Amino acid sequence: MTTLPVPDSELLRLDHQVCFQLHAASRAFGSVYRDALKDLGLTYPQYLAMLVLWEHGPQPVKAIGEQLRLDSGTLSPLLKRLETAGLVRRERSAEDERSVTVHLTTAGEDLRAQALPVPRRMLAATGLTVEELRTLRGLLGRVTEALDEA
Amino acid sequence: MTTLPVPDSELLRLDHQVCFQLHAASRAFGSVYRDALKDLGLTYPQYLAMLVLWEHGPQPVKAIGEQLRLDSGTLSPLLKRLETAGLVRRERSAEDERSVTVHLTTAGEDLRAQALPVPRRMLAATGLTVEELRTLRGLLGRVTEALDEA
DNA sequence: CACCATTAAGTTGTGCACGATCTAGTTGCA
DNA sequence: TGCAACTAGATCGTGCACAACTTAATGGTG
Repeated sequence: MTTLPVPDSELLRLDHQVCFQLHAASRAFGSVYRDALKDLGLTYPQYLAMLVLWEHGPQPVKAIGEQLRLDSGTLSPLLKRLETAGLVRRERSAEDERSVTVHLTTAGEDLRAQALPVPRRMLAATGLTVEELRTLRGLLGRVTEALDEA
Repeated sequence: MTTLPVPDSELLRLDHQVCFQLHAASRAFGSVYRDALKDLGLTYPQYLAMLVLWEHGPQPVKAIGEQLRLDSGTLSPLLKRLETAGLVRRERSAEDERSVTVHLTTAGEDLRAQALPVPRRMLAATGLTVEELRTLRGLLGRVTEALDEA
């Protein structure tokens, strides 16, 4: 396997483009999600939190944060808004008084039905094949892992 | 070419993972950039704006916004902070009084030297080969384009 | 020429992300 | 047992992103 020499200038530009493309793609997703979730009254990060609860049931703030890679500084106000919206209930854990367990309310559980068509809509909006999505997911996972080292 | 049937459940999960991985990767990049740009006193979006100015010289807010896909609601305060930091100067255009041209100050131009090593450092932090970066960039570009349609 | 639609930039309000700090509860161990 | 280290969550401050709106300048058309 031969490695063609890649000039510095191209490396540097390529780097900018990748970081920037990532930034841009993330915001583009946000924009389409905003539209898809408008009727549900959820933002994209709120939707992510609901997904975690729909999939894995009641759990402490800490566990949600680990799955979404978010800290309490972001999650506390977000969950508070979900609670105000009547989708979620927060309870101090009996075993460990430091911990707060987040439960879905009936309204929160019911919202799942409305959310079901969203993923397919988003999938279609990307315009990628399943194979390409797999590749993309793999590369993104590796990048995130590598960046988390630093 | 045969197409293996892909169950709905996998499609939906795959979709979540891609959107979420994108979100996570974007934040991971932000975190590493935060560290790399700390000494320059720039945030990542401010760095992007400076890159545009370093590369293409003085230009109106509108032009910067088109390159970064940002509107005046985001750029106005950002540029104001760059101006407060003494890196940038804003001048009403003489030909069109609606337009504001953004110039680099001497300090802003001088900062470029300090910023030069940043891209290589970021490139290394991704842990990807040049070939993979090209693939990633291509997929992200297509996704963004497709999402912008919707 | 006058008027109105358009455009550039700025402003405001909401929400996310994150570092830093605080409080209260828990655990370890000397 | 008592105290220090740690942990979960909340709070605060800063900055980004974006929708909605405002202001001022421009340009086209009747």
